Amino acid sequence: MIKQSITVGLNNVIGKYLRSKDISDSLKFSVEVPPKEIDADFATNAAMFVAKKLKMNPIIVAEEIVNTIIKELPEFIEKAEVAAYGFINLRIKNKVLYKELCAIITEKDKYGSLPKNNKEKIVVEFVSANPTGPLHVGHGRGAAIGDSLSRILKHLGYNVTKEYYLNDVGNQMLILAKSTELRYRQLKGEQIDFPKNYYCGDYITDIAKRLISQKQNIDHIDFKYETVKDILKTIEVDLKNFAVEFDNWFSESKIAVDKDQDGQTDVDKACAYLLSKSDAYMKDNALWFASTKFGDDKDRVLRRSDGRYTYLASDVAYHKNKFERCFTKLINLWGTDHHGYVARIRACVQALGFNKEVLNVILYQLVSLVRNGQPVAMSTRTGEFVTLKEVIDEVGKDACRFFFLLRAPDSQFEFDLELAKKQSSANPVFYVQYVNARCSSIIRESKNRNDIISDIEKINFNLLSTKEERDLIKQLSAFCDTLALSEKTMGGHHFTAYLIRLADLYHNFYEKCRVLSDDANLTSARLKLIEGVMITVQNGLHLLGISAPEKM
RNA sequence: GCGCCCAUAGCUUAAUUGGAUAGAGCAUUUGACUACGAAUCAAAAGGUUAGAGGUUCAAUUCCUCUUGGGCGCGCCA
Repeated sequence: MIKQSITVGLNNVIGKYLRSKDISDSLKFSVEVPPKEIDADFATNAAMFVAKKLKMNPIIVAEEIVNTIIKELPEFIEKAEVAAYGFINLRIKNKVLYKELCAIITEKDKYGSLPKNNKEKIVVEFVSANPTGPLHVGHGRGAAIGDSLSRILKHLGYNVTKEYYLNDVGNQMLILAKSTELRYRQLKGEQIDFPKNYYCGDYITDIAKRLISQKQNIDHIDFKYETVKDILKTIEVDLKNFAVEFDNWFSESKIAVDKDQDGQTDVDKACAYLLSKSDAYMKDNALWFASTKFGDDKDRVLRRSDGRYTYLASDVAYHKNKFERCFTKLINLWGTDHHGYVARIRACVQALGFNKEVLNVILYQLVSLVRNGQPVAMSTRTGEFVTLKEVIDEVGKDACRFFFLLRAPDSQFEFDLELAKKQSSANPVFYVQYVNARCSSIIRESKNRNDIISDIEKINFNLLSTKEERDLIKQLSAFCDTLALSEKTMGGHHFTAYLIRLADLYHNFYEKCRVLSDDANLTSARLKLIEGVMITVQNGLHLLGISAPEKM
């Protein structure tokens, strides 16, 4: 919270300064952490912006502002000085840092969280893999990104619903059901020529085996129901083992199959609605969505001339349903192979009467797998793919999630399975978890002493004055900045970088500053710092869905 | 052909959304365990940020072009 407080303070100072020059606008300057070679806690580029506005030399402006800062913000600023190009470097008072550390210790897992904000009701839709087979690693990336983003937004006080959209309608489902049926017949001894475009993974045969052991008469088996049920169970278990749990599984059949008392599905009604406001029209015997009215490059078919709906029609109804459930912000996570779909869904949102900014689509690059340098083909149909479960079993849930969240969603990267296994012992996740383990160990050790002060009011925080200790507390406070950045950029990967940096500073502190010493006052103060570190590491790992073990 | 995304150290990548000398990890080399966990720390080496222009006090970041890669362009899902 320190950076936010300083930004607010500086805004006042700059505003006042500008008014003294007869300028009433506000400026968008930044406050940031300077490069590590520079001995300052924060830096601002405010003078450069002001100089531009006033057509003055930035150095001169900076000098004038510096004087005001020292005068106006005595409770925060220890030192302010002009640096190269007109940067202003700030050193904050230790008291500010100690206060922040106390806030962390007092608020614990609530640190950085904001009160429930009921103005924004957010639905995050992710994974949404078709129930035609187990999840593969690519789905895992979407799962990790979507889940962590949801956790972050929840921490920021939003009302968040995690939703899985289940495409359980359509041609693929028929092929899937038929695949199980053919395996079933094969197992019963029939000679079957299994079609190439059918699902031929082992899991289909497993389902068929189960059905054989349970049922007698083939005429009584609902192959689609049984197959989807089994596959969904598998998906749910895999996700749970990946620390991902959905608030809602939204079935497409609910809007595309289920009918109301007038015999209408939600898809029927959504299309009728678009038609009624002339955002849809008939042409060549088909129903078209006039998506070009909303920025799409061509209109799209909703209902084919043979009367069957397209996938898009379901999606229109689905998004209409989201709005009917009063969501005010929609976040959709799609693989980049769906990017062509963004324009039409954005059009759909607008046709339904909403601002296009309401829809946030996060595209992530699919994980391309390599094994020993050779690309691994990933096709659910041929059964030749690496499942999420396999990867979790190989490298572990924590390492796997950390790995997926290490990079920005739109970065495309190759994942060599052999390499991942080799690196697993040196995976950065252990580096971060080790912080918690080391801290726990010190806390355990400290229990053997009886001269430790536990009352936070009686701690002499002024003893925490080394560079390592200041840097560490500053990084703890940057937890809030990372939250803000994650919200702004809609990404969870900033927290992996944050935690690695925090671990870096902690291990550094550990080398330089012995915690348990003969000096009871210093020991007590440092134990409080350790407590703050543990809370923050645990909070951060929790946002990433990663465990924080006390022993490793 | 049209559109979207990407290109940073040998490899995988970051850069607080336009800031100061472009940061990490892996791999390589060197040093540190008779005090809280060596899954650690300290140090070396590694870069024309694909290339060329442009905008700016300031460009990895924004604009244009070129090259190389990924993906998408159906009355498929």
